[in-house]
Amino acid sequence: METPKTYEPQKAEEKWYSHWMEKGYFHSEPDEREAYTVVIPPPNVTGVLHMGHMLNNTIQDVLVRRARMQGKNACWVPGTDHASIATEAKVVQKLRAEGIKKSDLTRDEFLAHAFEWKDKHGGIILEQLKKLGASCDWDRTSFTMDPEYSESVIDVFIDLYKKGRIYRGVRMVNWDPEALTALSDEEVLHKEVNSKLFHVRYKIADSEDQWLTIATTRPETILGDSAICVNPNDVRYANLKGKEAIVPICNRKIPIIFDDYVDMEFGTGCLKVTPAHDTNDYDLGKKFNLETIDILNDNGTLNENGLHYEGQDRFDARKTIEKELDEKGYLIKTEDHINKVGYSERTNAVIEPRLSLQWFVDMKELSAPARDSVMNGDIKFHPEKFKNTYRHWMDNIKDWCISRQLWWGHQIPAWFYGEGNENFVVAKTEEEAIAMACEQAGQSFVKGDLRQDEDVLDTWFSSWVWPISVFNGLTDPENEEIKYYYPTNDLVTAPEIMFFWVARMIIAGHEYLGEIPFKNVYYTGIVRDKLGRKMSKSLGNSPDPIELINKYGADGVRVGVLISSPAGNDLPFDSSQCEQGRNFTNKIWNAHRLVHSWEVQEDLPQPESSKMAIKWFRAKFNQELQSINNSFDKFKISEALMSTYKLVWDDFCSWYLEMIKPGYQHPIDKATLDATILFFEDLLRILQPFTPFVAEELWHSFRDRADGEDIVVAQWPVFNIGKGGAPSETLAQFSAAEEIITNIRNIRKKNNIANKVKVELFVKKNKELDTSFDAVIVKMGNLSQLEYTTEEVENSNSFISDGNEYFVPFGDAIDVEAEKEKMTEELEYTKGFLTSVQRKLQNEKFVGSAPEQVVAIERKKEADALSKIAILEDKIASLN
RNA sequence: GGGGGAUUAGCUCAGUUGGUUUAGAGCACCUGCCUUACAAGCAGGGGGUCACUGGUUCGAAGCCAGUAUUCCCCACCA
Repeated sequence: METPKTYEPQKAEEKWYSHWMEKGYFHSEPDEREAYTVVIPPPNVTGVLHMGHMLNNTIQDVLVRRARMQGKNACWVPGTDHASIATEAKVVQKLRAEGIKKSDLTRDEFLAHAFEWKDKHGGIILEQLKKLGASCDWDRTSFTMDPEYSESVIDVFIDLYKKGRIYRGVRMVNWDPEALTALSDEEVLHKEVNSKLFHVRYKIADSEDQWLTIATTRPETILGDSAICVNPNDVRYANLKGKEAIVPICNRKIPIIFDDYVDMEFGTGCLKVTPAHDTNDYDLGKKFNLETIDILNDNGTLNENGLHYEGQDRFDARKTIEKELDEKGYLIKTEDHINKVGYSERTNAVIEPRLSLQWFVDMKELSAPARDSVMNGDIKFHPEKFKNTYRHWMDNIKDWCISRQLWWGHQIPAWFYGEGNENFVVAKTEEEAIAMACEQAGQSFVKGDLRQDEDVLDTWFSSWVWPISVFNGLTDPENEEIKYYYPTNDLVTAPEIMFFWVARMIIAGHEYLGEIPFKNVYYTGIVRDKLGRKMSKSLGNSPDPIELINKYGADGVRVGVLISSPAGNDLPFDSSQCEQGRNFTNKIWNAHRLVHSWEVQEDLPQPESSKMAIKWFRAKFNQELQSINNSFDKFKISEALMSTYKLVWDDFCSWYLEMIKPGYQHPIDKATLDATILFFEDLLRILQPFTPFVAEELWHSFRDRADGEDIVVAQWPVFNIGKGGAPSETLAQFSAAEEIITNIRNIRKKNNIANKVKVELFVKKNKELDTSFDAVIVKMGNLSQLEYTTEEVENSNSFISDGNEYFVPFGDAIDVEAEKEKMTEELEYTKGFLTSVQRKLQNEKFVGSAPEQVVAIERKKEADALSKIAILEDKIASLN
């Protein structure tokens, strides 16, 4: 059967992925080998694969597959995150579409719907990862709400509470009026928006007609004002000391206070203070003991303090109150103003600073070891620049608001008793809670008397123990797995979640295992489209990864996303990169087609050119292997890929295979074919992490493999120069030959000499030269002969290489003028070059202070240039 | 407002502690080829004052200072 001309990925991908699964190659159990562990950044359970996942998981897979080949016990733990806000929002939306309101359901009913949703949509993303070739240990798939995982999250809460690290307090929090929950600072995105600055005048109490004017962006909060504040140094307002102002519309009297928090330059220099609706105002309120008047309901509508605006949405109220202020003569003017407004990362609702009772983690002391372990290099960041960002955050760390007013998640294990929410105990179960409450309150409670806190924990409060809890390191701390797999090796994630997740995992690692959770953190960039825009669903500029895989093959897409994405840099993605990847897999495929087309003839002697080609490629392969290993060690994955790409395409296909290729329908000798297959197999090994499917497919094409002899578990090549002399010498000799061949090809092209027409080459030896690759030059240059002479050859195209002159005679008269021009150009260049070299050498300070070796190099450059100039001048003269 | 990066070919990036030709790669581009592995290919080629201005040095893409442009992070400016 004829081998197809192009590689067809679909069949190979299905065949080999299921084969790998059947053989259990991705499954890991602790053993005597060195462990190599990666935990996946768990995607949202209801998520679908996007290009960001694609990049992130391809990198992880490359690392894991290479480690597996290096003989390590590779374990890549997959799983999903319950993603409380995002998932709950989706479930609420789905129910709403069915006409069910969340408020009509009990908590248990809602959770039943949520789990149903999770069972239906959860894990789609994991199936998609298999299409990519991800070599995860699927038997270990975890979910942050698995029973044992949940238990560990609750244990951590209880433990931190007992240690006094968790407290409950009234704070200004970021309130999401759409999701009806508090958010952590990290979940709020600040955007610049065009808004208006309203200048509103307040009458001074007990005055005839004395007014002061404040500037505000939120006139609706006037109803919650409890003071006017001015800077004590502001002479304009010095006369207001001890006075009061009257709030428009509600006509309340409020004090005028003085604090240097107020910027005299901004607006009118008068600040209205609304402690319930602004963080700074809240602080001022505490300082001056002001009344706190909350005018908003939790859904962003005004409450009874909003008087006749009660029930209106805050943004509607802003417009209507503007009208009323204007009609009543309070509004002096409005001006355009740009300010920053916080938006919910999840719902995109405008965040409302709101006072509420929440749970917090005291981060100061907890985070100290985590700061140090990154700064001292125990944990390495790639690229290193992110250390700065990390340090800055850790130095200014604030307490972490961990309660969320949601149902989907881990319910806070606090149990209230008695009236109100003042008295509570923290316990794992209701039984324990009852016992504790009885003791604490000195009265007896029975089942049902206690009310568990309604709130759930922030999602990140569960994911910060991910590297521990996937191995049950908290619920069963002495188990064999946690001891074997932890600390994990490499974490691959996005810089956006450095604080949400990376920093907190490090904190939890120190707190609970006394150890770092991973040794390296590789930060990927953002995937952008051609125009530099972030890929997003709303812009519709993100290609569907699965469609890309169908079109270009998984290997092609893997190469496409890796080819230009150094750590920490954004990836400007275009599907043409996948095309490049696909072309690459096709190139490999066709190389295999060529090798398989050759018939062996046992008694055929090995040509000299093949012998030299093998010697060269062995040296080349080892040189590149070193450089690839080096790139991997530095986490320069795209560099490792590029070296591999060039080694395969340029060195192996374009040079090596052409050098050993027998004539059409001619047989090949056995020694050459055997060596070639070994080379091919070595190339497949280094390709395996990048293009696992085509590598496996071809791995089996060269010989019958015993059960278990698959490339996924083959050995990574070891640096081994073998026989054949010093590699650097061979490489240098080859590049000299390469230069000569390129020159010959150039002459062919300029003179329109067809490739199949043989030409002669004469060499005028001006100095010693190595002839070991002459057979290769003859073959690659398609020469009828290569001869050494002492004379110039008339009527030739000529070139100079390493001080020796080369002539390719050409029957018809050559274009003398063109030759002359070419040589004159070269002469000018060489002279310029010589001048720059001589300038250095004539400088006594250079000769005196530069290292000897550097000076010697310059001297050689000078000598070479001089001899070349002599030759060129000679040639030009002879042409005249 | 504070902090951290970045700036090298049309695009994306390398360039190890300053010294191997007058700076490299991939893609793109130009020219010529359907040469029986591959046109998803082959061969050849063009293209850069290393953002700018000074400084240090025998020597600077690299070190220092300033300027410009740009990205990111943090922060409560109404």
